[in-house]
This record gives sequence, C-alpha cells and structure tokens, in this order.
Amino acid sequence: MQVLKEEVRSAILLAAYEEFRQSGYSEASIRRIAAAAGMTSGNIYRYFRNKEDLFDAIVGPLYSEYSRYAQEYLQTAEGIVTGGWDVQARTIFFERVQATLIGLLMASGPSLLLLLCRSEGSKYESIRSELTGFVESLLTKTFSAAKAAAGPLNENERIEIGMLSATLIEGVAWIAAKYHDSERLGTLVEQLIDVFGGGVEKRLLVYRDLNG
Amino acid sequence: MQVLKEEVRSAILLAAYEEFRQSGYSEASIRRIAAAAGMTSGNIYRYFRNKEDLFDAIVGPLYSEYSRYAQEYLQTAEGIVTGGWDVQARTIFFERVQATLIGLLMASGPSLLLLLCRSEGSKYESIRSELTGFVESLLTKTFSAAKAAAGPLNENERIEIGMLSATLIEGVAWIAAKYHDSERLGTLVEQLIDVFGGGVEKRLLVYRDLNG
Amino acid sequence: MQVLKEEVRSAILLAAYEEFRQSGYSEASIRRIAAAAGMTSGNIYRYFRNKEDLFDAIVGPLYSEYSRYAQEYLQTAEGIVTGGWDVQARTIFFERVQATLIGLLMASGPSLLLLLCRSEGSKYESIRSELTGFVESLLTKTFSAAKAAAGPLNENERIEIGMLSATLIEGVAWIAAKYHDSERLGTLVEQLIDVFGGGVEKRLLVYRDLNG
Amino acid sequence: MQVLKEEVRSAILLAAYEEFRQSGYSEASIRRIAAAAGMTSGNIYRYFRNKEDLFDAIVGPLYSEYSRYAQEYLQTAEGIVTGGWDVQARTIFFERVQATLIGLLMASGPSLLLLLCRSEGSKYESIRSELTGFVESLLTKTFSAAKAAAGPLNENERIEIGMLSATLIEGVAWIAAKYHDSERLGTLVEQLIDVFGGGVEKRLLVYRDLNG
DNA sequence: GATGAATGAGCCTTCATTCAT
DNA sequence: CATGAATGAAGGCTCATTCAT
Repeated sequence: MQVLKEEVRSAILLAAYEEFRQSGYSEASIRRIAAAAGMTSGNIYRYFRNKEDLFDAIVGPLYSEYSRYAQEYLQTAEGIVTGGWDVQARTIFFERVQATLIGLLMASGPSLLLLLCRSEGSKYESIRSELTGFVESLLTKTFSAAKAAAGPLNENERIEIGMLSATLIEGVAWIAAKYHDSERLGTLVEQLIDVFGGGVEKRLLVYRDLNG
Repeated sequence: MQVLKEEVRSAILLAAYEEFRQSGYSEASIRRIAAAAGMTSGNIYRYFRNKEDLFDAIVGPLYSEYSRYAQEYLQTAEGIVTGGWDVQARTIFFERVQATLIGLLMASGPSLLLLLCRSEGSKYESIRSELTGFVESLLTKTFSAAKAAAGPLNENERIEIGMLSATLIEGVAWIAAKYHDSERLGTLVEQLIDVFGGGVEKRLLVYRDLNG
Repeated sequence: MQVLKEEVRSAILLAAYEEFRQSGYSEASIRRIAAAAGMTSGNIYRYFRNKEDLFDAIVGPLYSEYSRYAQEYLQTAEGIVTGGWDVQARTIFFERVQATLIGLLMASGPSLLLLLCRSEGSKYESIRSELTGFVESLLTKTFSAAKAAAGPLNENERIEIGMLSATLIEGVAWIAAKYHDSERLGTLVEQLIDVFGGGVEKRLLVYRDLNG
Repeated sequence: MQVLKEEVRSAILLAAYEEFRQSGYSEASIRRIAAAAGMTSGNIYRYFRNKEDLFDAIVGPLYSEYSRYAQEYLQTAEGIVTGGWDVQARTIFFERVQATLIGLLMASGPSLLLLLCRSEGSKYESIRSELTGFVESLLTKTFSAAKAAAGPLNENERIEIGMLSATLIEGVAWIAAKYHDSERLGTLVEQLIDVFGGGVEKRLLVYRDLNG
C-alpha cells in the first residue's frame, strides 16, 4: 500500500511526539521514532532535515503562537495598568493571567508539554525563562502599583517577583507534564493561580498599610 | 604540570559540577569534564570510580543529610498533628516546613541544584518526587484537618494537593538553581512558603464555612 | 560498495571466526573484526547485538547440539552399565564414546574449535570441564566395574580418572583446533580413543588379577 | 624501612607469578601485581622493562633450560634408535620420555605452569607446539622402527603421531595447571605416559604382524 | 519514496606505560 | 628509590546522519 506523503509525515510527527514526551529532546532516539512510525530512520530525513527540525515541526507553531500571545497580552496589560491598579484591577489581572495560561494550555494541545518540559537540549530550552519573564513583568506592575507612593521596587522585591513568576511557570509546566485532559489542566492552573493570587494579596497588604 | 592530589580532585569536582549543571547527569561528558579540568579523561578514574561515583561525590552528602532531615521531620510533624490542627498548629507547620527546607538549602550550597534539577538518569532522579511526596503528606494533613467533619478528601482535592506540593518543590528547585548565597536562598524560600501559606489559608476558608 | 545483507553477515561471521580463533573470546576486538570484514565497528551491531551475541551465532548452535547429544548419551550409557560391564560392554562403551564425539565433531565444522579452545571469558567457558565431567563419569563406571569386588575407587584412582578424562578432551580440542575436514577429524578421534582404550585396558589388568 | 633491591624484585616476581597464574599473560594486570607486591605500578618499571620482560624473568630461565634439555635429549634418543628399536628399546624410550618430562616438571617448580598454560599472548605461546614437536620426533622414531621393512611413514601415520604427541603435551599441561605438588605431578605424568604407552603398543602390534 | 547498510564521532571505561616529583 | 599522577590508545557500544540502491 503506497502511503501518501502527508500521512507519512503525520505518522512521524505522532511517533516523534510520543518519543519526545517519554525521553525528552536529548535522549529521544530517531530510530525509535522511525520504528514506532513503521519505517526506517533514513526515511525520516526525507521529511525533516534533522532531529531539531523534527522537534521544531511539533513545537515551533506553538512557540510562534505563544510569542504572538505574549506580545498582545503585554499590551492589554499595559491598558489595565493605565486604568489604575486597585484590588479590582488586580482581580482582573489575575483572571487575565489565568485565562491566558489556560487558553494557551487548552489551545496548544499536547505540544505545550514538549515545549515546556521536554525541550532541554533543543533551541527552545529557554522557553521557561521567557514565560517567566512574561509573568514577571505583570507581577512587577502589580507590586509597583501596590507600593505606589512607597517608591520603586528595590532589589529584594524584584528578586522575589522573579522567584514567584518562575515558580508559577514551573507549576504550570508540572501540570502540563502530568495531566493532558484539558478540563483537568484548566482546573489545576486555576487553582494554582488562585493560591498564588491569595498569597500575593496577603503579601501586598503590607504595602497597603504603608500607603494608607 | 604536576599538581597535588587534592587540588586535582577539587579541579575535577569543580569541572564536574559545571558540566552536570549545564548538561545534567545523563548528558554530561566525562571527556568534557576532563578537558575543563585540564587533563585526560582516564585520569578522572584515578579519583572517582565512574561517572556515578563522581556525581555521588557532589550530591551524595547532601542526599544523606536530606534523608536524615526528612525522617526527623516526619516524626515531628506527627507530633504536631496529634495535638490538633487549628490555625495555630498550621502556622507552626508552615514555619516548620520553612525551617526544614531552608536548613537544607543553607547546609547544601550549590549541590542542591544538581540533586534537584540535574539528576535525571542517576540514582537520585526520584528526589523531587520524594520531596513532593513529603510535602504532600503534610498538606494532606492540613486539608483533612481543615475539612474535618466535612468528610475525607475527594479525588479533586487530592490532585490539587499533589499539584501544590509539586509546585512548591519546583519553586524551591528553581531557587536552588539560581541562587547559591545561603541568605538569599533562605529569604526566597521563606517568601515562597509565605505566599503558598497565604494562598492555601485562603482556600481553606471555604471549609471553615462548611464546618461552621 | 553497497553489499547485500546476507553477504555482509557472512563476512562478519568469517572475520569474527578468524579473530576469535586467533585471540580468543576475551581478547578479540570488535574493531579488528570490523576492519577485517571491511566495515566500521558500529555496523557490526546492526547484525549482532553485542560481542557475546556474535560469538553465540558461531558456537551457539553447536553447543545446543552438544547438549542434546550429551543428554542422550548419558541415558544410553546407563543402559549399558545395567547390563554388566565386562570386556564386551567396555568395547561397546568405547565405540559409543567414539561415535558420540565423532558425530559431534563432524556435525560441527570449524566452530568446535572456538567452543572448545577459544571460549574463555564467554558463557561457554565451562564446556571443557563439562565434557571432561561427562567422560569422567563414564570412565568412573569402567574402573568401578573392573575393580568390582576390590572395593570402591580410592582418591588416587579418582584423580587418575580425572586426568585421563581431561587429557582425552584436551586431545579432542587440539584435533578440533587443527583439522576441520570432518573425515580427518573422525579418524583422529577414533585413533585417540583407540590409544586411550588400549592404555586403559592395560591398566585395568591389574584389577583383573586382584579380582581373580 | 628501606627495602633492598633484591627483596623488592622478589616481591614483584612472587606477586607477578600469582597474577599470571590466575589471569594468564594477556589478562594479567600490572596494577594488581604492584598492589599485591605492596608498591606502585610505576616502581615495577624500575625492575622490569615491561610486562613481557616481567613474564620473561619468571619463565625465561625455564625456557632456556627446556631448550637445553630438549637438544640433549634428542641426541640421546638418537643413540637409542641407533641401537635398534625393539620392545626393550621402546620401553627405555618411554621411561626416558617419562623421566624427562617428570624431571622437567619437578625441576621447574611452578613456572612450568605459566610457560605451558598461561603464556597466551606472550612470545612463549608457541611452547606447547615446540614440546609437541619434541615428543613427535620421538614418536616418529618409534613408529618408524616398528614399521621397519613396511616402509616409511605415510601421511596418515604422521598426522596420527602429531595428534598423539600434542595430546600428550596437552595432558601434561593440564596436569601442571591443576596440581602443584611435585609427587602428585610425577605420579600423574607417569600414569598418563603409561596409558599412552600401552595404547601405542597396542596400535603398533599391527605393524609387528605386517613385519612378521 | 523508501530502505537500511554504513559511517564516524562520540560515549564510558581500562590499562600499560611514562615521568615529574 | 619510589611514588602516583597523568597519558594515550584501546576496549565495547550507541546514535544521528548519509547515501547507494
């Protein structure tokens, strides 16, 4: 049975996804992918230039989308900030972060897992810190607004924000690695952000007093 | 360029640390370590039996200490639980988790990073899930106590607890990966736990109402 | 220089045979085998899982056959013993040993050499002592029967039997190492057994006198 | 405690003997020898140029002695042959082979074991076939004399003689490998030669008839 | 289009040997 | 005299990648 090109490509991608998921980019074996896709390793190179290219084909689109998302969102956030940053604004903010992340998770399907958790050794391995930077910039706004008249953020505060952002992303990555059912994913990220939001709120009270 | 033994051993450990940090246990190359340490790969085997032994030399002591810590702590936690689990007990609990983790972090220096973040493929690779399980058991107690008469934890709640525990550990790992100054480490973990504690408190309120 | 699979496999086996013959299992070098077969060492692993598997491919079938042979033979020998062990029985016995060994030799071709003489370090390295034990048990029966009323074998006699058995097998191994033409093999083992038989007969006379 | 040179040399030789005996020439480890001799591997090279030289020091003298022995003996054998080769001469011959081998075994002490059984990979690995050639020349004389008027030996007979000689030496080697007590060694070689002698006698009868 | 044989560089590891100390 | 650190070549083996078929 002669297999059409697109079908073969899909078969490879499917097998590659599974292999990358199980072994990570570095440890993934082209041979195993080929075997799982029902062909020889050599044939994979007719469809993809090399291992990196194959990984690209799976996570690249998502990465592009993420990039667009991120940029768009940062602008929206700008708008929110401009309109003041009180408790309500903050609520909107957290709902927004939540919506964004959940949207990303649900829209991206399984490839997010690879991008976030299995990209070590590939050119995407910095994605986590990028995402972290994204959350970081939003949290920075929140803290700055809360501090208000108390002045700009000091180094300690900036470091705390960095840590919280990173941890949030690590948590999201962990969720993505463990659960693939999108409803579950949504719920968990919601809960995670809720906990973070609650905790951050509490920490911000100190500024309220200072400002009050 | 004859060097004294201890110096060479140190040079190897230094180079190995850097290599493990960059590539992780599996992908680390003995040859690269040797080159970075200014010697031939063969010479490394005069100082360490094999790759595993070399990794051991860096993270083994910390792991032992962690094991001791964990065991001790579980017993202490038991004691706390027995004495009821109200807000005060919970506060003690969180301070305790904090103290334990911070103590570990401060005692460990940079090797914690390898143990937590770069041990995949080594015999230590389960450390994160161990730590997570450890936090999980404590969080489970907290939630159970809070729920009290409302009955045992359901599946969703157990999953949420798992996620929160994992995220906490991921956050600690991230901190360990980024900062090696023990004061900074202590502060950040404190802050992280504070945020988690605050967020969890907020989430537990729903049970208080149910029980009330 | 693309070659068909079976040809390559044969080329590897041929080169491996030669290498094993010259260097023995332990000292044999996969790289040398590859070079002799006109390829890279890595390619050998497309045909054989590892060094042991390669050795297996050459001597394994023979070993299996030997195992079958040995088992069958031991049962036959049992039958002979039960029917008394006079000169005629002994003659049958020697003819039988002869037939067995010769059958094995003829069926085996050159691989017997590897199995008997070059298997040190492989899982077959005990074959000589197995074969020796096999011959030993038969010789023990012969001596015991000859001694008859003179009582059981003493330690010296048991040691002598061990030595004779071992020497017979060493002789067979030597023959296998030197000649691969099955007719020649047959003749030589026949002659060897004939000499042993004659010599043993002579030594047994002393018992005949004792028993007489 | 400063150790005198000769003592050190002896210690090395002793350790080397044990290592060669256990592992054979090829697999013997200079490091293990050094450790067993209570020193560093480097120091061995102050006493012996290299591994081969060390093996030489143990086995070389015996080899020289063997060479002298062999030559001498061949001449003696010549004398025996000249005086006819009847049953009595043959008896003398076998007693002589026996005496020679046993003398060699007993005089040589443990080093014969290395020379005969553990020299694979060294320049002495041909010793067995040399010894075989030696026995072969004697057996050739025996058979030739027995055949007498029946003409010179044909190829089959020469091959048989070669095989018998080799087997005898293989047997002696086996004995040397297994027993180190010189009395036991003597007895066993005696018995082996007795069996061979008896067997060969029997085979020679055919010529007697032909000649008669 | 696809195969799969082949390569070559790399992996961890061992070891006889050298040489600065 | 002796040490032991260091080398370099070799060991078995894996794997992404290429290319004749």
